[in-house]
Amino acid sequence: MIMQNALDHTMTALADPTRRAILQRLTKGEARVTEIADPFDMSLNAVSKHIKILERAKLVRRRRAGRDHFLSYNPKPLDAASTWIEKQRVAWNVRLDRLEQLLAAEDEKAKGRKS
Amino acid sequence: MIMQNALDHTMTALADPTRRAILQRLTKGEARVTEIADPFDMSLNAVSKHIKILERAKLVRRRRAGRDHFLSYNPKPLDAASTWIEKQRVAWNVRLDRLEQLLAAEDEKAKGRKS
DNA sequence: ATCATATTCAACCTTTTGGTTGAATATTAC
DNA sequence: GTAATATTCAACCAAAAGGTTGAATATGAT
Repeated sequence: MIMQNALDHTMTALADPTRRAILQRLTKGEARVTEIADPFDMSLNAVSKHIKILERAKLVRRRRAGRDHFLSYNPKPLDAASTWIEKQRVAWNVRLDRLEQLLAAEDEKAKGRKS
Repeated sequence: MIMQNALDHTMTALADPTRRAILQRLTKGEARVTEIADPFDMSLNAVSKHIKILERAKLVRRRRAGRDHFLSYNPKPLDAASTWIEKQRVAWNVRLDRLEQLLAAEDEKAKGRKS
């Protein structure tokens, strides 16, 4: 079975510029599918598909009101994405620190040999 | 012409768990292609392709030393990814703040009517 | 009831992704 | 030199992404 985890879905959703633009639009509040599709130079159907990918990632929620579907933004999944990236940064900095320590230690040894 | 921007490449690279694992490995320091491929249950060629996608995103750099290719981690492109996410958060909070203000103003009006 | 609007579903197409295997290339070891 | 090692390149394949068009569905307006 092919298992897709939440982070995969989130990152995949964020990888496309149209979807990022849709998200950005939704930070300003709810909007219907047609409203969201309007600024884009592609079919309504194409946008509808992008929305589905955003929903799969749970970045977007849908509230039906008659024939209108109101989409809203859910920032929650961004936490995991942000956390992952920050962890990378920390891991990298830990490594740089260790390298610095090592170099400092080498310097000390060199000094010892000199005196 | 299909234009892919840096953020697209970064997010696409991060969307796959194998590639995220490779990056994580590289925070601990340089490694050869074979070393990187070793823990994964897939062909060396498959890993080689993943590395190419990481290189396209400039998250990984390559240093050739004879027949060995040493890969190293470049955290720089993560900045843009992180910044994008943070901007979303800010935009969202701005909106929440405005909603709160609005509700507070409504309360004031209600009070006014009462007294 | 009819017509228009909002949206999805289905079928199709092309490109990209993620994987495979087998051959080519370059370097190192003997 | 010959053999082993490290890596890519090329061809192939299946599945997913990103788009299209046309039909179906559901709701709202007249």
